[in-house]
Amino acid sequence: MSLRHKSTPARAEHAPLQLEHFLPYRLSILSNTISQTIADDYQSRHDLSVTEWRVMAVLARFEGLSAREVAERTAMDKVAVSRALARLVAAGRVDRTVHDNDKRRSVLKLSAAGWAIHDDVAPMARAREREVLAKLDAEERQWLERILDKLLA
Amino acid sequence: MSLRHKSTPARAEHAPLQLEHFLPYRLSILSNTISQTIADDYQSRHDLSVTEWRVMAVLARFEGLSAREVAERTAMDKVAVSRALARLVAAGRVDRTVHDNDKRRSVLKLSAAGWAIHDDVAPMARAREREVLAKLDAEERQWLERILDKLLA
DNA sequence: TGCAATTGGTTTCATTTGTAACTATAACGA
DNA sequence: TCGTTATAGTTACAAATGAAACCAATTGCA
Repeated sequence: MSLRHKSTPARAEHAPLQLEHFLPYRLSILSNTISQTIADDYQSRHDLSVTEWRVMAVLARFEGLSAREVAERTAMDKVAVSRALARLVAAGRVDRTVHDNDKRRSVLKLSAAGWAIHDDVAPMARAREREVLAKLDAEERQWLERILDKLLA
Repeated sequence: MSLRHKSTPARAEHAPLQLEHFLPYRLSILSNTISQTIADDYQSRHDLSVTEWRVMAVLARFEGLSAREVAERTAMDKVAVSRALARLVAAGRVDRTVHDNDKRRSVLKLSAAGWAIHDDVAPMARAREREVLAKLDAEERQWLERILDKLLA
């Protein structure tokens, strides 16, 4: 039997995972790194959380959504959306009215202040995305698109 | 000027992000979905959090690491590692001793109980990874590896 | 109608997480 | 050798998150 040293690579009989080659782990690191880099840009400038920004981003694209529809499109749960909206409305960044034909539903739109923030943050976010993609050549970028399409389908 | 309807796709002058084509967003969805699927497997069976599992996984590969080294290898911060270790040690899944030459450092190893859990969870995690990769053909898998290598470099 | 079931959304409470401060040991330099 | 600085790890407190209970409006249907 061999001597055991500090941080011995563990024994074959246990078949430990190699995190550095394990897809879920690598994706998690990559995703967190990128999201955090973008968040760093706007959190200090606008006192905006990631969930709030996501809500604003979908309201920028689809005006008049209800909270539930925002939740669908952001893949966030409705409690998180409700809380983000409470802060956004309180900060005057989102206007909330009641739906004409269904008083349970809210009708959500960015306010002028909300649009101003959006128009500041969206280009920064896009620039960060470009920075990431700049590490790849055109062929790799195409494959990445295709692969993500398949994995997310 | 055109009529405005419910959830109008917002105006060109604001150039809103299209989340469904925005890389950081798509990566986040993919990563969370995969990690959660794996976590569902072991959380109920072993009452194990994601952070605890990550700590166990690196200790399976590198026996005798210190808490700081675990933090490095898991890309978690030291507080998260400290808390995960507190639970793992309390549950008898990790053995913690003090380093001979530096009394600040801990020396961490999976216990027999820890190895038993590892040997149950690791194959499940690998199986889930295979399920994900099964959505891709061999060529796509090679590109994905290459792309992740570049983006994580 | 009228009443049960559903839906949109909020609140409450427990747990998790992040940040900063803290303790203890070790390393470094005058 | 003493005092300063750095490092390993934990603790304390605040903020974020998740699950379940909850309220109000709507729908479905006997």
